[in-house]
Amino acid sequence: MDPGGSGRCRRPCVFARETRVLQDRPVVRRTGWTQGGRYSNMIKRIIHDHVTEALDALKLSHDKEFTVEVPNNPEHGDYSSNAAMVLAKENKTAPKKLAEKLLKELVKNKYFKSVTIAGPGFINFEIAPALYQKTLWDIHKLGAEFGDSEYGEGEKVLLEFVSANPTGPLNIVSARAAAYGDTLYRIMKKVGFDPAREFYINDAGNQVDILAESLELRLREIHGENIGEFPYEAYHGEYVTHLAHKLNAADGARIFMMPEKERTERLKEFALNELLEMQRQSLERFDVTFEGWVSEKTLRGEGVVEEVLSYLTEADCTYEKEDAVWFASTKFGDDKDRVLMKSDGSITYFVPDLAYHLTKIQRGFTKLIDVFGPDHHGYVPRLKAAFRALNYDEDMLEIIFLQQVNLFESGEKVKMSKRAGKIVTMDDLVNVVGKDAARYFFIARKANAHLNFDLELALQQNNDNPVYYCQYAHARICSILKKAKKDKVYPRSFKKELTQKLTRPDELALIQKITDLPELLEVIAAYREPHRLATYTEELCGLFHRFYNKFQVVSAKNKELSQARLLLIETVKDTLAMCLDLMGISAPEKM
RNA sequence: GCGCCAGUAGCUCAGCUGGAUAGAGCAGCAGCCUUCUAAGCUGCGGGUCGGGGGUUCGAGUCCCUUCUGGCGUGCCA
Repeated sequence: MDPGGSGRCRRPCVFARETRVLQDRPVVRRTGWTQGGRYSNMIKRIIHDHVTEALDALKLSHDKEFTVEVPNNPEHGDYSSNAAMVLAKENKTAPKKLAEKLLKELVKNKYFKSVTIAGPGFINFEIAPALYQKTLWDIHKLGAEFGDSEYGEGEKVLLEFVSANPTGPLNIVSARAAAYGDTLYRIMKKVGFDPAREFYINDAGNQVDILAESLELRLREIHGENIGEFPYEAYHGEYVTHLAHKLNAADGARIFMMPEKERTERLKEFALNELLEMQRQSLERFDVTFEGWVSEKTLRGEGVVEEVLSYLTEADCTYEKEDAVWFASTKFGDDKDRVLMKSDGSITYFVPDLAYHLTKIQRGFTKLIDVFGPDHHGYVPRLKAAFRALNYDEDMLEIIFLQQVNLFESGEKVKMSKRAGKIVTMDDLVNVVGKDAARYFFIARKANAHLNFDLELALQQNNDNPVYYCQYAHARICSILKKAKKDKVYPRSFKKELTQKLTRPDELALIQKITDLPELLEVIAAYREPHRLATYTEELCGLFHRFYNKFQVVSAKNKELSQARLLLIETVKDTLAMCLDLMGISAPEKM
């Protein structure tokens, strides 16, 4: 093969060749704001709007942006704004003086129980129940659209995750990747990105050859042949023997009469189809599906490998050494140069994978997110280097590393080896703890933290899993609603005036918590941190369980209050169901 | 050696991207079911945020350094 040859243009170009300008794009766009420059948090938005109105009424300028935040210290009110401090300069007024002017306007508002000035010019707001009540009603009206946003501006994002070798059952790290990637996908979609999930099938490398050899040995074993000691390099897992039996049932001894090349192809094809189907089913049981499954083998057949090689050569960053073709990736920030074509003329994993990434760009994706296992971080610099060499914006490529999962049994770390067939599979895990608990367990931890998983704990004390805490809250609410309907307390439709009955701190705290969700979802999408949804869900449930223990909802004596609380808990239930759904976890009506 | 990630309560982990008094769940102790699900709630105990410097009005969060653990550093994928 001649990567620098002139054959490049004989076939149609797979990739666009226009030069891309490297651009400085912010890694994270501003969160918490919708496109119109308004807060996605409804209460913050109202406060922000009122401050703006006050500024206008006082004919004060407000070119610079000011914020509304929830102060950490509750003594500083429910919400706090830095408007006076930010706008002091452009109005040529001292911050405190400006704050005092604003204060006079703001105290007129029925939504604020108190407005005070603190510190260097913070304006602190204590919120009147009326604002919480109005907000609850607005959320109720939004229904399933609550939390929807245009934050992502329809950006096409490709999420690649799992992408395991199709040489065996999926392991625990794949399960973690599946839970992480799928949840991130769901949340990004909710906040206005245009994401797609993709699984890259490494069905063309060395590992597949070894798989075929392993299968052939097991097949010969079935036919009574003495195969001697099973090679160390081969796949030792029991599933290979199962596959051999299945293949034997289909082909019998016929396969041994095929020419060697044909037989190898048959073995490969059979094993890959079976194992890929097995992986697909494991993922489906985990409620994870993919918009795309891209085969390395297919990709190679499309000529993209040669094309990528020629581009790199054209960019003058390849050379030959020791009969191999190298990529001078050190020119672009890598530690060492990388082999593209081995001395035996075959291609390294890197080339088709790079080609695959370029097809993503070709298909119109502007953000390529790869979720990798911990053992791949050395691989990133060469991918980034290739992007730079080919003049693509390397910031389009974003790699997220999931740290490893350590399994513990009886306090001892379980050592796993795919080669040796010692492996706890994704299916094992789902069988033991169930889909919901497993997904929750993986989602609830941030990506780049190691994860210790005690199998016995999961097996014996699975009620300790916080997922039940959340699902239980949902089931409890369903139970109350059922009782309300049975007692004929549940109204045909809720009336807005009912919300005025909600004045207790526990009730208002629930409303406030619900209003946090839309902004949180944007933050999660922006920072790729789905674990924060798990934390949020637990907090929401905690508030509900406390409320539940304190107050009776259904009461024939006070029907209006009952109905107001029914509206509240139904909104909690819908919010909860939404959170659980975003995590791919079921929301049971009873437990 | 170099690079990446992590180190927060006995254990597993959060900590809103620099804010005021560091949180939750398990585990331990003490309470709460004739009322909508006790897989729940309430209270108590538990911490030199690995160590040391620095930046800042302010650091678990940022910078430097050091220790410990994991991973990477193949013409494997």
